[in-house]
Amino acid sequence: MTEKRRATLADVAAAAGVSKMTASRALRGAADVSAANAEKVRRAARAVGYVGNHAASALSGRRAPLIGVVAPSIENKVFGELFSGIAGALEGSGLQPFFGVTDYDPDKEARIIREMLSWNPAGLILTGIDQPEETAAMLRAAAAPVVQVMDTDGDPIGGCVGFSHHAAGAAMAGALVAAGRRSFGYVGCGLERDSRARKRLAGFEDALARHGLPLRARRLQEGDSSIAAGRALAARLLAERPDLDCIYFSNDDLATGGAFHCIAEGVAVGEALTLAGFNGLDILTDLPTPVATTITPRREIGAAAARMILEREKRPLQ
Amino acid sequence: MTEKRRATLADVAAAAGVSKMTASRALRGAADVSAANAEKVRRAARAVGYVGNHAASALSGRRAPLIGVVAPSIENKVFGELFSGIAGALEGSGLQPFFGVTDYDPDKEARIIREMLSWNPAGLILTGIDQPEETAAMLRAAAAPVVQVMDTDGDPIGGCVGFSHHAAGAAMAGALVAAGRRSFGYVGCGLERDSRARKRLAGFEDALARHGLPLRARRLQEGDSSIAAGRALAARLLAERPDLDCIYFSNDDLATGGAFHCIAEGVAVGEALTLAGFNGLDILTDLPTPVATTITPRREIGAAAARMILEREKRPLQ
DNA sequence: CATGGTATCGATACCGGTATCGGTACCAGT
DNA sequence: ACTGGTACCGATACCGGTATCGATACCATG
Repeated sequence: MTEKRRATLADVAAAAGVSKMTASRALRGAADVSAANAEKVRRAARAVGYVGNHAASALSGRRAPLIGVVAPSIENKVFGELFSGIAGALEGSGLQPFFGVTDYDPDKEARIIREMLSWNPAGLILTGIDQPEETAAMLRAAAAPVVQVMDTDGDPIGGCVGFSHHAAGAAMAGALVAAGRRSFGYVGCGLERDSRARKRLAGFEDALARHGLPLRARRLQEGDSSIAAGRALAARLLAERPDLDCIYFSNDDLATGGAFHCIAEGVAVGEALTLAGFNGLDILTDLPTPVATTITPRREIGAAAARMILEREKRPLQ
Repeated sequence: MTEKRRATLADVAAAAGVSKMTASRALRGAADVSAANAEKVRRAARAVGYVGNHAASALSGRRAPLIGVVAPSIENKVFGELFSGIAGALEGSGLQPFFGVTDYDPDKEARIIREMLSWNPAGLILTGIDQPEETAAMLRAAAAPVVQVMDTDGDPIGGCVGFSHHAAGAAMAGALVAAGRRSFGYVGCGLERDSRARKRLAGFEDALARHGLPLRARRLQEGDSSIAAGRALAARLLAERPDLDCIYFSNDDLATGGAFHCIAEGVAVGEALTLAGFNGLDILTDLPTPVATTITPRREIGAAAARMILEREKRPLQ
């Protein structure tokens, strides 16, 4: 095991016959390097298989070429698409997004944010706007620009890209009432942890109230949303309240489960019963049963958030 | 904007009245620090709001507390669950997983791996075993331990956790034949990029051949798998070959699309026609129609891979 | 009392880059 | 010939930690 040492910038510089500084400048494409030397350095770097050391440049340059992305779950397609949007916008910028998962746990979120900050990232993108005050304070004290995404119902710390979940819930209620629905039920999972789902429900109920309509029944469950949970909860809700003509689910996963229940039981969806979810997942389009939903532009939100950070990055770093 | 400088270890040490080294040792929980001093340092760290600087410790300590995870997609639940398994096993170890997405592009994969290596990570977990030789060489030269996951049909670079896709395809074919199916079709997406799907198909065809059965028809499409694609391809395949009594899909997303097609068209699945996918996604369990699948233990694979790296980490470092 | 061992601590030298600033060379203008 | 400006380059000093090794204090032993 002759454990070769990795080539460093000094090796590249030596091979190219210039100083470390010139090599550093050449590889970063900075000005103040003659074309001839730049070429020599690039050739030397390739020859010795130079890889670079981000730890060193982050330490020296005070800023790591990283953007931290914090989301509650990685198994939810919504956040995968958010991340894709971010990664796409960052492509070619030299900035690398990295993902942290909180499982909807505020303490874990705080730990992850602290962990991310200790890399001196170029920026942080957080899901949601309801971080506890202690976390918010840590973020305000941080040098990195912060962008909160997916929710605008609150006071942002720095940048903010998203939409109002309260308004989304209200809009769905309005649309369903306009479509003639009158007897509403609700199915939700993990509301105790998911403040955005709570906001949608609040908006939904507020809008119903404005029409003088109550939410007749609800079935809640702790833990993650899933198709299985949606199917089971919808089954119980309908068994209990066969008079419902509409169920609002806290998201499309649950709504899909509801649709599966109706297909299996032969309930005519769209006529006697309307199902509504949230997110606009692809799966709904191809479901053999119609399900209403609110399409959320998560890819675009991610891209916009990434661009906000890039914008700050470009500025002369005062 | 009085831009407070972040507290450093020196500040903590000064506040605690000890040297930087003692502070460093105390915060890392190393031995060789008296209980009294350790407590003083911890108190001081909290008092000044010390956060730590991973860039510095990675540079100094030669190893960043990171494990890079490379997967082809972040929107696919399979890889989300793989990542969750890794993150779970790493919990409390001080090592942080970070995710890189290749979009099934070998060049992008190479770029991402290079990017990750330039952080001096404690380890790398790669999806698949078929990296091009140049990438493999880079990995063999790297100091970080490498674990390849999800596929064992090939020569691993370092550790390897997974299963044989060829065998999985063959096993599914065997089971379907045993269940009385005789007239097989296939639906797949993105095979040109997805070597594991190709291996499953090869295994499937090999096993059919051993039973003297052909694959009667196939419908392939470039690009990502999706429910929509599965539904459309299944529809076309069945229109073309109504005699099929079984369709093997390259994964469960496509198979779900196939199931939706059958539900919408009133095709009796399980009797005249059997559908089979791959992965064992939750959605199949709740589908109102039976779909065969191969359950892959992605969470466990991720956890095992993470443990392999932790194992190496624990060893007195050379 | 000399000796050895253990526990605890700190000075120093890095790790591998980058910011800064002061040269040097060369050319144009006067 | 002298001055000023521009283009390019490199020596040096860090960034904020950690490895290493020697120093110190203190106790038990012979």
